[in-house]
Amino acid sequence: MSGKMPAGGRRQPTIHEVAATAGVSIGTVSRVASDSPRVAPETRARVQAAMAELGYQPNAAARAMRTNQTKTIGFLIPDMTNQVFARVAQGAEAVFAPEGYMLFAFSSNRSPAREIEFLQAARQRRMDGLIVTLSDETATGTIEELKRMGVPVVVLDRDIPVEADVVYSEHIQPIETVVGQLLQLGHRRIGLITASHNIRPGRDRVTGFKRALEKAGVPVDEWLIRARTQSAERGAAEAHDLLTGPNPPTAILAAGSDIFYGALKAVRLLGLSIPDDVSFVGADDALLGELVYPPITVIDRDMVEVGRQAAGLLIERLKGLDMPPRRIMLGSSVILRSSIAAPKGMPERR
Amino acid sequence: MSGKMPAGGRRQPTIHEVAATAGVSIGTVSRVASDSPRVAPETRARVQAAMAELGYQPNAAARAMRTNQTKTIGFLIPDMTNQVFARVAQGAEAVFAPEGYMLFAFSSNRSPAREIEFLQAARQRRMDGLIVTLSDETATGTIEELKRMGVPVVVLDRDIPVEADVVYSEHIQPIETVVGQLLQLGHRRIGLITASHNIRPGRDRVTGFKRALEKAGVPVDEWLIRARTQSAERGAAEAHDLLTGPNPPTAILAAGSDIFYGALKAVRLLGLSIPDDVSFVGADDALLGELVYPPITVIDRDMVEVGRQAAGLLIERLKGLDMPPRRIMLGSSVILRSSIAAPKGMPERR
DNA sequence: CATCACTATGTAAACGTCAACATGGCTGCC
DNA sequence: GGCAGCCATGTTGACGTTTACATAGTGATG
Repeated sequence: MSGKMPAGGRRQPTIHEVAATAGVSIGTVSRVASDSPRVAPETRARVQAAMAELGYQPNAAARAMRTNQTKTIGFLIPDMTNQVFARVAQGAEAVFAPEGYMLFAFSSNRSPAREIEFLQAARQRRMDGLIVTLSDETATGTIEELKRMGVPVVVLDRDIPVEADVVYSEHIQPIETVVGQLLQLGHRRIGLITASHNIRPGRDRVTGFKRALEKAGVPVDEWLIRARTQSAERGAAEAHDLLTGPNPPTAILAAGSDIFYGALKAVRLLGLSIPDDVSFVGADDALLGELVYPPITVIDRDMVEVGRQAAGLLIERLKGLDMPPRRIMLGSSVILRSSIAAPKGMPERR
Repeated sequence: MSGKMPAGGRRQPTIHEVAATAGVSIGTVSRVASDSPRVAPETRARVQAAMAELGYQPNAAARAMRTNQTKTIGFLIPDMTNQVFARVAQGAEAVFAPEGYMLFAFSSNRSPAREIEFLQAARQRRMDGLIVTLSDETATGTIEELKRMGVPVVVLDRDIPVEADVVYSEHIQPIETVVGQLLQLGHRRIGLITASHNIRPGRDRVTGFKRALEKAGVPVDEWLIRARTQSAERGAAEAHDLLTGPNPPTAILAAGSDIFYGALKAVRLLGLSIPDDVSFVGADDALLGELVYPPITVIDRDMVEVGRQAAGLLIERLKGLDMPPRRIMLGSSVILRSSIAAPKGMPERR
C-alpha cells in the first residue's frame, strides 16, 4: 500500500495504442469498439485482447465531437435531499440506463440563478436532453435559456411558455377530496400551507382548496391560505402562525413534503394533540405519515412513475420522432389515517 | 406557442460563427472566451456582443480534448433516495460549484455491477476526480476498476486497498455510548441491526456493540446481532424476528437510516409500545426521530460536512498537490430522547 | 484465366477548441 | 529617421474519434 497515488494522473490509452498493440489500424479498432460487423472474428478477438490488456475506454469527448451525441441527460431538480425529487431521478435513471444514457442530476436549491447556470453547463456539455423541474415559472431568464437549448426538454409539473413535453401530477382533485372529508367532519376553518403561486402545484392546490369550500358553501378566508416558499422552516412558521392566531383553524393541510415536516414539528412544539386539538394532513411522504403516532393522512403520489414517464417521453424524442408536444397527467391518492377527526366539541356528523 | 419544438435539434453556434459575426479570427474569440488579457477592449466588446447575439456556449467536449480537463466530478453513492447520501452530495456540491466543477451523481442501488459501469462511464468521460461510496468492500472488480481511473479518488467511510484520501465517520464510539446507556438502565438483551460486515460501518458498529457489552461483563449473544443488507425491508424483517423470538431483546438499535424506518415500522406493526415494551434507538435521521411519538434517541452525524470535507480533499488533489493519502475522521453524536427507558418490570437503577 | 463482386482493412479528413507561433503595425528612443 | 521591441491579432496543428473512401486480397464465374 505504498507508492504513488493511483491518482497520479496516468494518461488513458488511446485508440492508437490499442491499434499498435493489436497490430491493426485505428479504423479497425474503432470498428471493434462500436460493434461494427465488418471485422474478421480473429482480428476482433486480437483487438479486444489489446483493449483489455491496456484497459482501454474510448474518450467520450472525442466521440462526442464526431457523433454529436454525449449519451448524457441533464436532470434539474430543486433539491436533491428531498425524497420526492430523488425518487423521480431514480425512476428516470431506471429507464435511461438500459438505453446507454447517463443521468446528470443537479440541485438548484430553488435558485433561478443556479438553474440558469445549470442550463448553460448543460448546453456547454451538449447534453442530449433535459428533464427539468423549475423552481419559479415566472423567472424569465430560465425560460430564455431553456429556449436556447436546442435539444428535447421534458418539463415536470410546471406551466411554462416553452414547447416541451410535460408530465403533470394531479393536485386539484386530491386536495378537493381531503378538504371535502374535513368539511364533512365538521371543520369550518381549515389552514392550507403549500408552495408558492409561482409554480403549478401551489396554484392548483389553492384552486382545489377553494373549490371544495365553495362547493360546501363555506366562505374562503384568505388568512388561512399560506402559499409561499416550500421549506420546512416556512412550514413550521406558517403552522405556528395559523395555530396561535386569533381565530385558528381546526385542521391543517401541509401540502408539500418539507412543509409537512415543518408544520408537524410546529404542532408538536405547541404541544397540540393530533387529532384532538387539530386535524392534520400531510403530503408526499407516506412513510413518515405511517411511522409517526398517530399515523397521518397524506396525499401521496408515485414519483418514481413520474420519472419513468418523463424518461419515456424524452427517449422517444431522442429517437428522432417528430410530433407535437405531449402532456401526461399522473394521479395522486389520499391515504386516510387517524390524524383527522371531528373538530373539538363537535360530534362527528352523520 | 406553435411551430417546431425548441428541441428541433438546432445546432449550437461555434467559435467560427462568433468570429465571423464579430469580424475577427477564432483565436481572438478563444482569447475572449477564456479571459485572456491580450485583447483590445474594443475588440473584446465586439466579440462579447457576438457571443450574446448568437447565444454561444463553448463546446465542452472540444475544450476537454484540448485541455485534458472536463471540470466534472463523479460522485458514486449507494442510493440517492437516501437522505444520508443526498446530503453528502449537497455538501460536496457546495464546495465544487464555486470552483467551476460540476458534480455527476450516480446511484448504484448497492449493486457492484452498476458501480463498475459507473466507473467505466466516468473513465470514458475523463472526469477529473471521483468521490465514491462503495456498497461492498470485497467486490474485487470495483477495486480493479478504481485502480485504473488515473484521477484522484476520495473514498467515503470504506476500507479498501486503494491509495486514496478517505473521509471516515466515527461509528464505534457512539454505539458504545448508547449501548452503555442501555446497559446502565438495566438492559441485558439488546438487539443490533446494522449494515453488512462487508462495509466498514457495519463492522465498526458491531465492534462498538461488543466492546460495550464486554466492558460491562455482559455475554455477547450472536443471535442478537443482525449485520446484513441495509434496507427498510431487511430492517423490518430483522426487528420482527428479534422481537418475536423465544428470548427477545428489551432494546433495539437500528443503526442505519433505512433500517431505522423498517425496524420502527415492525415495532408499530407488532403493537409494541416504545419505551414500555421495548427501548428503541435509531440512526442517521434525526428529523424522523424528532417527529415521531415518543421522540426517538438517534445516533446522528453531519453528512453535509462529510461532503464538504471530501470535496476539499479532492480539490487539493486537483490543484496538483502531491502528498501521501490523507484520512479525515468525523464525529457522530448521540441525541438522547425518551425512546429509551429501563426494561419492563425493572426500576431504573441509581 | 481475366474480370467481377465482395470483404477486410487501411487512410485521411473533420468535429470545435486552445495555444504556440507568425505577422504586421506602431511607439519610442537614440 | 531607422530600428528594436511590443502588442493585438491571425494562422495552424494538434487532441481522439468516426466514417467515407481507397485498396488489396479472395473466390466465383463465364
